[in-house]
Amino acid sequence: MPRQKETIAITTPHVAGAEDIGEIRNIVGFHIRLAHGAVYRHFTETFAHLDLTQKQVSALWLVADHPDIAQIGVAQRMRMDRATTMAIVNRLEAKGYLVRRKSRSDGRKQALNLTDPGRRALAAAKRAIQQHEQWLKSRFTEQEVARLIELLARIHE
Amino acid sequence: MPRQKETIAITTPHVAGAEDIGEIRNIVGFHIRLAHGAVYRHFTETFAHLDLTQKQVSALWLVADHPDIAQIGVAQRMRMDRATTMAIVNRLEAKGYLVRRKSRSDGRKQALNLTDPGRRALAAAKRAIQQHEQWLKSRFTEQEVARLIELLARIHE
DNA sequence: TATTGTTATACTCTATAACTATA
DNA sequence: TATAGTTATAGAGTATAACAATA
Repeated sequence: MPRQKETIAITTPHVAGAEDIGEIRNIVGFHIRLAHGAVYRHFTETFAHLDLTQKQVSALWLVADHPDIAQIGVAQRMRMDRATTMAIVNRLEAKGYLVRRKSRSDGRKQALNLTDPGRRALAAAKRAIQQHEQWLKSRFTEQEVARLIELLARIHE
Repeated sequence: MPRQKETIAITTPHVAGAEDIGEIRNIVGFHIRLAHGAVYRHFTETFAHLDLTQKQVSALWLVADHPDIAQIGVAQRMRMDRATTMAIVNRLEAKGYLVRRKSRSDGRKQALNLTDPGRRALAAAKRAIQQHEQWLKSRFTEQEVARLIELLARIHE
């Protein structure tokens, strides 16, 4: 795990091993990981016939909703860094689903836009997502769905 | 202005619902991915001083709670396949945190157990998780935490 | 035959660092 | 100086396929 940068002092105010934080089932993060994994797997199955990943669909969708968006704009909305965004946009460009061109207003930026194949791919993806969301939402009432989204948004916003 | 985000008419599999599924912000899966990403990043920061990932900590914890557990047992509890589990157990074994030995009851299985360094690493990890969970829970009441866990569990169970 | 572990392989995501061009 | 894009590099997770040993 190549990371760095953390300034939290690890001087624990209590004796090491003196307490137990309980079972792993009570850890919120554990459930988020499991839920994400379940969603990821079902998404992958639903999208087996299409050649798109979750991230690629999200990026495609964002470009469709925001013509001429820059990569940095996609990155911010998807909470990714520039390099990760680059890799995803590269794959979408290689598939012929979007095009880059220099922004006229800011020479540093690339304006992203969908191609016609990209629009068709997104339309197909949205139909698959509809199925996928139905599988996901089938275990909740509408109120519960709204509640879940609201709670999750508090984590990532 | 080349396009709008709503005018894509496609042959939909059903009759009445031939409409756009709306904005990406209304997709539950999108919020789960974003929330998971935020949790993942904070976890990674909190664990920068330790040499452990989310998955590695979960596996370590499960082995601690279930001595002599087989890899397939870890796989099932973490919803992973055998090959993925193998990779994670390999990394933990390489760190010297757990040992494999043949199961006496079933020769096909490997019995997994923590080493003393593994137990110390898990104790340190649990302290870090306590910090991490506090960051995560800080935006919720206790009731909301319980509600969130209950909703998430319905997805992965 | 089925299960468990194992190895090999490949792709995606994530992140950091360093570089270029532009603001 | 700061921002946006780019390239290179690396580690981790995910998945499939094939194989050996065991049940």
